[in-house]
Amino acid sequence: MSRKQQLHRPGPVPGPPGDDSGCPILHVDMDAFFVSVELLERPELVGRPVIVGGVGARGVVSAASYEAREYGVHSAMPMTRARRLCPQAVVLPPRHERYSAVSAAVFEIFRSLTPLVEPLSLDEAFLDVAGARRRLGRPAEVARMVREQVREQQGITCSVGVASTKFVAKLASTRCKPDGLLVVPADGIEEFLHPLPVAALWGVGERTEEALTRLGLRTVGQLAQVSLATLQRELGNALGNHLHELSWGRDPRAVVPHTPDKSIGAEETFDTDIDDPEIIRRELLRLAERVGARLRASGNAGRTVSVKLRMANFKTITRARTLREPTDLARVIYVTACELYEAAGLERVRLRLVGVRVENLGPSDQAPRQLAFDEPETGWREAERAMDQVAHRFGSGAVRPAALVRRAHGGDAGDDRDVRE
DNA sequence: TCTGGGGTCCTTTTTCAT
DNA sequence: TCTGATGAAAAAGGACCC
Repeated sequence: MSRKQQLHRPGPVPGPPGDDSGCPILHVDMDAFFVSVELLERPELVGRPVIVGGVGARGVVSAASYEAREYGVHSAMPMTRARRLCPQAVVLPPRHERYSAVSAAVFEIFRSLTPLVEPLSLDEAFLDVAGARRRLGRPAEVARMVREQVREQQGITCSVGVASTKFVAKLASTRCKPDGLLVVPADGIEEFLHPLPVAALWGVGERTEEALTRLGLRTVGQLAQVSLATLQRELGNALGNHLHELSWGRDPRAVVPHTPDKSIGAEETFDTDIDDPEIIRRELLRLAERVGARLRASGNAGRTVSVKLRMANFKTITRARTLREPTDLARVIYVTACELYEAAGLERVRLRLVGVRVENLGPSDQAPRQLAFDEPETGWREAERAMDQVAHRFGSGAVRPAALVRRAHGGDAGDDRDVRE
């Protein structure tokens, strides 16, 4: 799934599984996850180049089968380029609900083996199996069970890295893809790590790799020999320290099952650039509705509303405002977003993307709610809760603000029922 | 060649209170 | 009241991850 897997994929690493004592951390990574799920329902496509990704004018690749990767296709690549590289590929639009369902089932398997499961995404997780020793066996044995159960119960393959730290476990799963299992013994970390390219390190993307190349550093081993002070001077304190630690295999982070959300947002790229402020505002309303509904569904409210505006030339600005009290109301988010958009002075500028995000989240039942004397806010909270109920019973889209309903002469029949406002 | 959408974290700059 | 220092919080931008 990740771009990085393209960087160094040597195929399955043969040989003995290695000594797993002191290696309680598993990193499990589904192989070409979205594609694998699609193939469950379309077995006739097995063995062919398949790409899951946006089919719109500006789509990108979300996942590519290993057959498609042979042609150089990888995730995050613009779809236009992917099609040029591999014209015979079958391209499927993403169906996130399907992937979420399979993901949930896979995570059930994980949690049946250990309560210490930390999701990284739909298709990846860390498992701490130190406590499962007596019940299930050694880490490598648990890893074997994970792979077997995922294959038998869900019909897809995954790769598992086993190591003493999260970071090394993750690298290990990447190195044994697809359908592999790799143990990196605690005393074999440096031997494993140091020959790898610096881009293999977590936190080294395109920019940092360039910076490291300028310093003449191409492998993790070379980076490890550079003093901490030098790295910090060149890369900044946090990143310098982070890479220095990783290059020696040091990564003290524990596996934590639940980390609270810090922000919730939604954004959309237009098929063609838009400079009509009316259309922009309508889009801000749609995004605010989505964010508000997700906030309420998750029981969160946030104090800071931000908008993101990407211009035709890809230059992107963000503008944020912190409110007096947290909100989970689309109405408040929308009004704030519009004010930020107008204050940015970008009306009449061609935009390719707009986004809305709410940050500084906390549980909404602990959010102070000022019952102001003057504010006629009364009604919006109840109205939006009512919308949540309807959406829950009849599906999202059953109710929506009038501004989002297409006018009868241009719209689909049946699109304009149950309108609020 | 033309770059999605969901996020997190870090750094730098700006603003505001003391 | 003005000025400056200082420090925290907020805002903005950007790199990175899947």
